[in-house]
Amino acid sequence: MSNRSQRLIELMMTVNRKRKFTVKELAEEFNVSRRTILRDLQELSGLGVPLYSEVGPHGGYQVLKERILPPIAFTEEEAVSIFFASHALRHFSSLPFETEISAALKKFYFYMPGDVRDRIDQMKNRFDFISPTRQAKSSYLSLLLEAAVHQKVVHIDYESKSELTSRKIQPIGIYASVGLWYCPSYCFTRDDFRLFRCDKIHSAKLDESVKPIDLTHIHLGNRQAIKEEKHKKADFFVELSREGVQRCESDLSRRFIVNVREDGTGWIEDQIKLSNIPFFAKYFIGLGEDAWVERPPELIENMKQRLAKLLEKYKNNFV
Amino acid sequence: MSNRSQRLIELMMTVNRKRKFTVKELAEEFNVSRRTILRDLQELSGLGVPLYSEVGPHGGYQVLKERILPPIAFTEEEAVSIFFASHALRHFSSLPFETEISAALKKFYFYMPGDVRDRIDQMKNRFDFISPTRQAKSSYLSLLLEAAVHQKVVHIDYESKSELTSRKIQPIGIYASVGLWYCPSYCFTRDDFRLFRCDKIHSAKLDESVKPIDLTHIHLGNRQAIKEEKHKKADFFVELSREGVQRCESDLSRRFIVNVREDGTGWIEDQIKLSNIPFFAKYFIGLGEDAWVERPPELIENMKQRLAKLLEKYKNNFV
DNA sequence: TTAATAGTGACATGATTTGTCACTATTATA
DNA sequence: TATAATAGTGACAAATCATGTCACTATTAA
Repeated sequence: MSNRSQRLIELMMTVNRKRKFTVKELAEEFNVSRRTILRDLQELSGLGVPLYSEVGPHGGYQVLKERILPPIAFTEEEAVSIFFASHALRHFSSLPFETEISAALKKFYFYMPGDVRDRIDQMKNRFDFISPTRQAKSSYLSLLLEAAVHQKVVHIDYESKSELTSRKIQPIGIYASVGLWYCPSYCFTRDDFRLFRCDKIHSAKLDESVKPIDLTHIHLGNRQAIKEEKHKKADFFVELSREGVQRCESDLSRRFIVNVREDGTGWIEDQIKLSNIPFFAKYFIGLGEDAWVERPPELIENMKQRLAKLLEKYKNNFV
Repeated sequence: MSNRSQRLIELMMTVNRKRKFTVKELAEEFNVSRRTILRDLQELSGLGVPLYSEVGPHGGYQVLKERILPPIAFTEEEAVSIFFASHALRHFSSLPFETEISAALKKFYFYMPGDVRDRIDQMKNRFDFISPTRQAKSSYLSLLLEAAVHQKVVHIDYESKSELTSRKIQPIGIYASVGLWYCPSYCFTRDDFRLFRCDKIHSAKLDESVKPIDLTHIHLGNRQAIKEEKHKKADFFVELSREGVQRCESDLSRRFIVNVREDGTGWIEDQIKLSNIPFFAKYFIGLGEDAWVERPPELIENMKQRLAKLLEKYKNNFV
């Protein structure tokens, strides 16, 4: 390959990687003159790379969104395979990426010689993924996926048991199973993980007002384990004032034995499911200073978060 | 784009299309000298196009299998989409094309800038197609698909109701549904269309000895319609000798009324399902000259085919 | 033997790419 | 307001690359 084509391809990869750069910088990196880089960038621009430049100090070039990759040569078999894999997905209704995939497939098709096109047309009718008849339109898949990837909170209207509720959720991911799309998420309304059916989501938009929680380490691959984790039990100990003992005896006597001392104070020592932490956190916060949770640390952490959140809210309201 | 790169790409498409060509031919087509084309072909070869040449009259160039397409530039979004669509299919066990897809995805990944790779790595765990747990290894998918596309007969060992039978089938196509692969085919053992589960196929190889039937117009999209077609009824009329009447009265009295004339000969006039044609064809062939089928034409056609086949077989055995 | 084919090397010519230089224009900031 | 950092242009010479021509060699089918 000629010196120039080679350089253009490398240049393309470099600008895609840097996103922001100056002509001088590239000239040094590629050991050519500024003039040459300028000419090359003009060429790339002509090839469709979305370049934008600003003069002045701190100016320079930028690649806008919609970058394009350097041209890639696929073998016939690779192209056919990709074509098929993607084509076979067409029955999965409302796939995200739908338009991009179809644009890409058109490119492949365009560069294929006639006989390969024929082969593909033949195979189209002989290879398929049948998805179940139970199939509902799921909008917002892209939005949910985007929110999952970038850790954002989404405000949705959700139809459950035929009533419409409004919730704020932070998606973990989306997946398709027997014809339906699901979105496991953290639900801020229930303060816990919940599984949503995407076709029951009647509206969705990003909600910047709620602060997202850190779900970077939770994804489709490990959320089951984490869920099971939550059914694990943890050692639980709470110290109670006299008032606390009375409240707990009336509210929690069906769950725990409340131990009482001679002076009327007391304690509870038992195990709780991790999944019940949100409930206990709210409850013991409600008891205020009449309860002092000593373990498990997960419960203490949860309470601290709630308290901080509450505090923040009051600050904003009363200042 | 320079004159040369342009020509190289067009040359690539041209050789892929022609498969076989001479240098002189291309030189004329592209209006350049033989020498230039020779140089260009060397370049293409260097780029990975699998060229092969032979000298002498009737010699020339050929492109071997594993052709490569001219390089295609995808946008970032297209690449990511394709990547995902294909990636999400990984749970569909024993997909045909598996190796090719993974090779292609590696190419995409290679040309992606780092931040897009990160994005993909993030999304990998947040987007999926879950396939049902019921999932069995299906080998031979590629072979069956190949047979379907090229109208070939396959000899399989098939496990049905826990017994192993040996069959010759001509696949119509393959499809995946709730975790299993199916292969609707024409079965030469049953002389009818049957649906096979690919995971129950214990061995499969192309069988050149059986002459394939013409299934070019039957594919996944219309085979149901054709099957329903077969449940349609057709007017049926058979003329019977005295011997024929007796045989039919003992064999078919539960299905039809056998009309008898004074001289002992008779006839049956009724309707039959098209799907029963193979059965009746065999039966009336067994009656030899004691039966004369007058309609439906589908039955007559089927009998003619069987007779021709039988005849052919005897010819080969006794000559 | 002949004609058709691929392939090579050398060289002149023409085309393209590159570098240099001298400019203009814009803008942030000291 | 001056200065420095940036993009961008035009002209031209020098360097590199692409092409055609020609004279070859080598192989093979008919």
